[in-house]
Amino acid sequence: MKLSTRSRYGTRLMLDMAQHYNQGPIQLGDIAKRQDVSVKYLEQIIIPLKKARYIESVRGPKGGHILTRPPGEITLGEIVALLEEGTSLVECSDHAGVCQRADSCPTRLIWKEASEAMFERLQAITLADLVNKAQAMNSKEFDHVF
Amino acid sequence: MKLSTRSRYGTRLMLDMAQHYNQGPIQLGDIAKRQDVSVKYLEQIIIPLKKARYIESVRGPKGGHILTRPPGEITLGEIVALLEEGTSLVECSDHAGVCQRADSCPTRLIWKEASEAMFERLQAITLADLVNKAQAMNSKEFDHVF
DNA sequence: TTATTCTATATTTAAATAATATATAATACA
DNA sequence: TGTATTATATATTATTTAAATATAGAATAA
Repeated sequence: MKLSTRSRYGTRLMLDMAQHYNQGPIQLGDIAKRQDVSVKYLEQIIIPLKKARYIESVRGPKGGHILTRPPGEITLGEIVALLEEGTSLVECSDHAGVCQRADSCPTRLIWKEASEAMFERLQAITLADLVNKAQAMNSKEFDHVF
Repeated sequence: MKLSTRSRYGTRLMLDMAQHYNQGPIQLGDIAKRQDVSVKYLEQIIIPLKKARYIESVRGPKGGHILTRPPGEITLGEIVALLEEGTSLVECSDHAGVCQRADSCPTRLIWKEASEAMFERLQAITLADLVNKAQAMNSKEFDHVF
């Protein structure tokens, strides 16, 4: 029931881009440095985000990636659902066919409820919220040091 | 972010035992047949449930397993937390040490919130609720056929 | 004493994750 | 026009975890 690194890194990728929104194309090399993840891995993770049109890209020198929507209009629920390829905790939530018991199985309903509870919470948080949170955490750290 | 079969089967094991509560020791062989899971696998899955004292067992012929508490006093949240070895979606929720960024990482807080939302929901459901739900689903099916 | 059931540990298999490597395509800029 | 730079596409490898089975042993009812 752990989140994949794909989701974790992908979310940080999106957060990083939100933190540099409206600063032109952001390069994976820079994100990789800031987030301490290999460029190669980010190249893979960004694919679904591009396919889903969260990101558009420019090749060549000075190229990079750009968010197609403002951070306030992208929720973590969307991002995680995309990177985890759905919101279900079990196969049978989406595809009853995989299990003969599906029709009479009460646990199936529970797993669905549980994941709904989780994603409702994630839907309520935007990238802009995260950017603000990150700022708050950093200034707090700053205060603490001096 | 999928639930392990360990959790799924373990939950069904507990549900099965709840459905036969107060009927003496229940044998894994019978549960295995009803739930269509190998005895060998159930033997493994039941270990943490015994360790956590949800179940007590009797060896030998006519032996089996017994719930130590009534189904109405056991929540799905407890069971899943036990079988998944915790409630966190990411390592760093519990052990900040695994990541240097932990102190300044806003996503870390989000993953914690998300899993809390999920487990709050699961805490609200008892095995007794599931037993009732199963009965309702079966009688509904029955109605449908005739 | 024997069949039955649980217990303990080890092993195997399979699948999914995580990460890297190689080759190609587009483009800014000199 | 050429070159360095960055994205794209595909393939491959490595690692880990999950899932399942196998073997041997201990307790106990009959």
